[in-house]
Amino acid sequence: MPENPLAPDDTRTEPRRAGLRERKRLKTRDTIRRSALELFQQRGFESTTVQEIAELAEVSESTLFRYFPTKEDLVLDDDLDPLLTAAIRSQPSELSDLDALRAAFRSVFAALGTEEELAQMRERIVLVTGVPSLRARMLDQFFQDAVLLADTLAERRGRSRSDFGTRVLAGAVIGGFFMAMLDALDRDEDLPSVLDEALRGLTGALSEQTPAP
Amino acid sequence: MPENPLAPDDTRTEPRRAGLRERKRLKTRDTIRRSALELFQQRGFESTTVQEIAELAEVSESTLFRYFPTKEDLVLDDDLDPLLTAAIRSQPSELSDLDALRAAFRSVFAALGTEEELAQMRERIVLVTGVPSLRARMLDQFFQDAVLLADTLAERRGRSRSDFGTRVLAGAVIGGFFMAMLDALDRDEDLPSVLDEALRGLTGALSEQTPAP
Amino acid sequence: MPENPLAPDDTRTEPRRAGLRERKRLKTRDTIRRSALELFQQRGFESTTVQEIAELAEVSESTLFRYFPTKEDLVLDDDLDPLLTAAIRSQPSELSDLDALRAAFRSVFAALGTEEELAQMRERIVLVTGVPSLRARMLDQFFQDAVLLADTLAERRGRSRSDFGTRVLAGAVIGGFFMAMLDALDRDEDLPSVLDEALRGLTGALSEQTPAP
Amino acid sequence: MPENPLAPDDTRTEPRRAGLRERKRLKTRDTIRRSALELFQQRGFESTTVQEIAELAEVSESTLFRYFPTKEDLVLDDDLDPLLTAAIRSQPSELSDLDALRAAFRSVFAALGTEEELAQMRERIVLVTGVPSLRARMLDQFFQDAVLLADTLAERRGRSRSDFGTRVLAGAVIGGFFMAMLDALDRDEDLPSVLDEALRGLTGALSEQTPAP
DNA sequence: ACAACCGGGACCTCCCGTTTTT
DNA sequence: AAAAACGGGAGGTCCCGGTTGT
Repeated sequence: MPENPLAPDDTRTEPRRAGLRERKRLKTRDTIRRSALELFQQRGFESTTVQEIAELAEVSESTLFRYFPTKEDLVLDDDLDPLLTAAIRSQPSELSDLDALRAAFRSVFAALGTEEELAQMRERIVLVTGVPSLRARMLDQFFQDAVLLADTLAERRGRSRSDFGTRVLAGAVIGGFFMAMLDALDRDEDLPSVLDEALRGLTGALSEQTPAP
Repeated sequence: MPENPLAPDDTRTEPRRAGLRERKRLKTRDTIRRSALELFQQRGFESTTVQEIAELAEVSESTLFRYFPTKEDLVLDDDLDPLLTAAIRSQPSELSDLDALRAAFRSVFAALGTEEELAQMRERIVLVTGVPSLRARMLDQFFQDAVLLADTLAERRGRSRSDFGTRVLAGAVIGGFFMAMLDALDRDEDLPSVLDEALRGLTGALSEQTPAP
Repeated sequence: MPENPLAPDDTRTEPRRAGLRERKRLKTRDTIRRSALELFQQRGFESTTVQEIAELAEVSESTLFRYFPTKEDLVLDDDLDPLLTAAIRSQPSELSDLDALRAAFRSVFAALGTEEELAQMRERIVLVTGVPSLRARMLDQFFQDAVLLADTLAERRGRSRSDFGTRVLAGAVIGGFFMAMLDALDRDEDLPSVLDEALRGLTGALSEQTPAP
Repeated sequence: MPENPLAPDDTRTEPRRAGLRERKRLKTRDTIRRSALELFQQRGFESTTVQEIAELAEVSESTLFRYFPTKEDLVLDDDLDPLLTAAIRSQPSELSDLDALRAAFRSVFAALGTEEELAQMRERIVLVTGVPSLRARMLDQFFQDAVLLADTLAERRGRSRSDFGTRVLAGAVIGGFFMAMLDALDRDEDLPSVLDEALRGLTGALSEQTPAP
């Protein structure tokens, strides 16, 4: 199966020396998403129509749907996966899985950098946790990612790809992570640090559970 | 807005000794949900219309609408919640949260008893985990339940209702649980024991992560 | 409007000794059509997109569009037409229309020759008759051809080009032919002989209908 | 499977003493189809939008689609099948298949009666023969009907249901019929008589083909 | 009261012609 | 000149709330 360079979400893959075409695509994609989030924030998810989004972004509805096949994807399609797996892989192998994950998350968040990116992400989380259909789809996406996460973790330690324990762990981390997110939005704290606290909290809670045999 | 005696989540409350009217209501409700799940399984969530569900269940759309105000509600099924919280509460307080959860799950499954109930549950799980959109909804439901779970756990130990660490733990358990379920359905083992193995696996995986301080 | 040298029905004309360019064109054209039919078979005509076809055939949409200006054109395949008309023309003029047709069909099938060509044709027929929307298009094509057939028949006998009776006859033959094909594909017989039987069957059935004057 | 009295094309079945509801439905259906045909005639099939049809008929687009699931159905959904099979069955059994068919067609056309119905039918035929997608679908429908026709014919004579010869004959009649229709629209003659001529022509052409052995 | 029916509007898909980039 | 991206616009599906008929 040859790579199809036209697939719209192909941007996940590595950067590829940006031709003009490619740069334009990325820009369009970004403009659309930005417009969407802006309107969602103002009017809410359900009460915003894709038409309005297209208008604000100054593209046709067709184009919008080419980039984001469903309205939900406007919120859900992030490009974090490759960053995260890369970050995991680059952790020193002495770290336990849990610690490696925590370090990886931290480095990814640090790399996100700009205020604006962080704000956007926060906005997205607010949306996702608030809108049932989004929440549902995001969870599903999370758990698909969990398999990826688990595989990356296992590979890092030279374990089998489908290692049961590792998968369960990955699921647990994602699950704890998600609960933390829900909880954290009420308090008005800095998002990355809340998430980091979540993972630390998880580690703590668990070590309490399991006295050495 | 006057009280609506037909409000669908009305069944959450305790059993109330069933009058004939009540039993009929429950039966209709069950028929509808069963029909919905059947169709969802065959065609997927989005591609099933409420009309088709109404037809299969042999009620009018209006009636269906009265029982389940939105299509989403058709997949929600929290009959297990009260049993589980009760089971948690009745665990001896020496047990750690994780162990208490595990014990609680075990007792609930044991109580489910009849072969037929187990088979039906297994059926539903297969169904739900197999269909992406259903899976997503169910996950969502799980995590809503997680808050309840966490509160029950916290309360049991005299901790604050919204205890952060406990919520994270509950989320993690649910998350690990779910991953294990996904993984386990392929193998053809007895459901309760698989789920128990999931929790034990979680405990094990985690203790390995956290070298004694 | 300038002549377009790539016009797709350009292949209707006689073979023209194939230059390399020409052969490549024909091959591309064939690949595209083959891909289209394959997808139509799997998903139906309407539910297959030209994009998917282009992908499977590994050409761009533009290229596809240049070979087949509309999606409909992808199902048309009149390679047989010139052969058939020639065969009709070469029948001795003593033969009745029906017998001439039958003889012509027979000779065309004989000329098709190779096992492989026959198998391929059978394959395509099975395919096309099995999928309703494809079947419909092919039928339509058949009847467009019927006019050509009728004209050739009429011409052979020195009758007027648009002779009513001959057209009706041609239509009837195609119709009977087609029904027989449908019926016959279930049984697993040799295609040419089944088709011949179809025509003979038609003759037989009809002669029974019409008591001698 | 219980009859569903709501199915929109249920009107094929027997009249049922018309409640107000039922009468309204039929009237709406008719208004819609009439509007559609009117616009198709003026502007052509492809260049008329369903929206315009809905507007002219003074119903919402939703309603239109409830009655006619696709645009094509606005032209194709006729209610002739039951009439025709009934007419065939009521022919005296001495008649040959071909003659019985001819008589049946004649009686059905006669029953259609009103000028307006005939004009409408003529309009529909013009459309169907002119628009490729319609032509294709109608042909397919025809040949599906051919099986029905053949069975009715066979049954009338006490022959086996799936009699090969009869099927071929039915296909041939439909085919000849269709060609005649195509041909007849150019000349400006009375439709029923042209069609009758078609069948007579077919009979004639065939008897010429098949000298008594 | 209860089912059938209708309207409005959103989402989404697809085709095909045009423009832009390589 | 080939490929990619875009725009326009129609078709079609569905949900949900309000109205009408039985």
